[in-house]
Amino acid sequence: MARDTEKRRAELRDRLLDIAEREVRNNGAASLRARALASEAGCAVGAIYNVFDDMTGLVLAVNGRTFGRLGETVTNAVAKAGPDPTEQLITIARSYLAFASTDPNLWRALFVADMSTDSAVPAWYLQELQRLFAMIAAPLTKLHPDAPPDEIDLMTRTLFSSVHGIILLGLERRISGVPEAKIEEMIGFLLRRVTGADKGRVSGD
Amino acid sequence: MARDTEKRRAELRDRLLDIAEREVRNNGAASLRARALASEAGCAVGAIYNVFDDMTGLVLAVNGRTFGRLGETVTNAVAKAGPDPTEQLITIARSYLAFASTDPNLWRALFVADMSTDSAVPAWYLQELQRLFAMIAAPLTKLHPDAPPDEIDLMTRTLFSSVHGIILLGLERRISGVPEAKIEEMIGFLLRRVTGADKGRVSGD
DNA sequence: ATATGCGTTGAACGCTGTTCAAGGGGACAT
DNA sequence: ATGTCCCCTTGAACAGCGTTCAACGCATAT
Repeated sequence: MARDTEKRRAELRDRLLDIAEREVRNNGAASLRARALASEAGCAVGAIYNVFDDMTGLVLAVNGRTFGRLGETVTNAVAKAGPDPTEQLITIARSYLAFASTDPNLWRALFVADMSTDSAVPAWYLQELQRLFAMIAAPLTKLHPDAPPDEIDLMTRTLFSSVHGIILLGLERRISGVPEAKIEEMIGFLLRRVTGADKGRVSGD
Repeated sequence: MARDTEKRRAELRDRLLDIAEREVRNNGAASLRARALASEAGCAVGAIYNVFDDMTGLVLAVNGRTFGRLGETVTNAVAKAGPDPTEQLITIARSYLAFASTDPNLWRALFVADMSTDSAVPAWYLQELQRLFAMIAAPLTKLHPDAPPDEIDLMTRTLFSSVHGIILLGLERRISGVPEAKIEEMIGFLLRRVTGADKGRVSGD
């Protein structure tokens, strides 16, 4: 019987996750409703709380999936990239942009700061972030073989945050409404400048 | 009588704005409560809606004040800066960081995307943004006298978004919890690299 | 003094996430 | 086959939210 319940719960968990993911993808994390979710999943509202801590926990679970797919996307992209470190960085940034641009709502949900509660940041979250950072640090180390690790780390965070900011504000229609091609151009410009691959020109490639 | 009510309303508007601003500063825009606000301002909950469209409108009004102070802060900073364009850019970014770091909640409220409704972006918002962009574009034009205006514009947005991203994630404890000095270092590194003021070294100063 | 019009009010509405007493159903003992 | 028990699921109930609007009261005009 114990196993039976376990299975039922696992199935319900998956079903809820699927529905929640679809809702976040289509309408954003803010429009998740407990009642609508339960109704569509064919369970009671209370059942959600047998499987997730609360609605925030559910969004967190969605983020887990999203982060996983993001990691794979970027990993695949850099696997196909050439040997030039600068181009590798651009490839990483480009795949990051493509991911964010394809599913902006899922992507934004990764960064909604409802983790206000202390230490509510799950371990896997920081782990996935490290995975991303490591992929950025690798080409940077090739570019600067003599730089100490903490300087590589600082450059990594700087580049990630910069590209993240460009994408964040670029996708926000209120500020610029820049087309995706323009965002790619901005990223390419920034990265080539920072890595020193382009010392003089103003426009990129 | 008409003048009388007008004055009463203006006073109430100011009082509500003061209280709301304090609340946003201390606890973030998300924790603004209509009832608490009315109770503290000594008015009925409905009175808020005689003076503001809704709660979003109130936050928008707070943002108006905030954006004004931000503009002045940056303006003052660049007025005191030297003639070197790169250092001017760094000064702008530094004052932006100082502002965000002093009142992170007020600063973040500027960018909460509750302007989801179409064309809900007030004119003054875009205007203040243009004011910021113009201050960035000026030193950039000095650095690249021959660049066409739209390339200057693209660089402006790129730099603003990058610095914004660095500050955004830098102040977010969940991702790095980097001390403010480290954030300044990151910004300085990025700007010197992008402007070409620092071509080889890894660490800035 | 009475009537009129308008600004202000706060109880009520519809919505939210979350809880927990009550009911249902499978497993085991008799 | 029946009874007992226990745990899981349920959904009505709760506390709180932003927002509204019929009713109230006050200041002015008659």
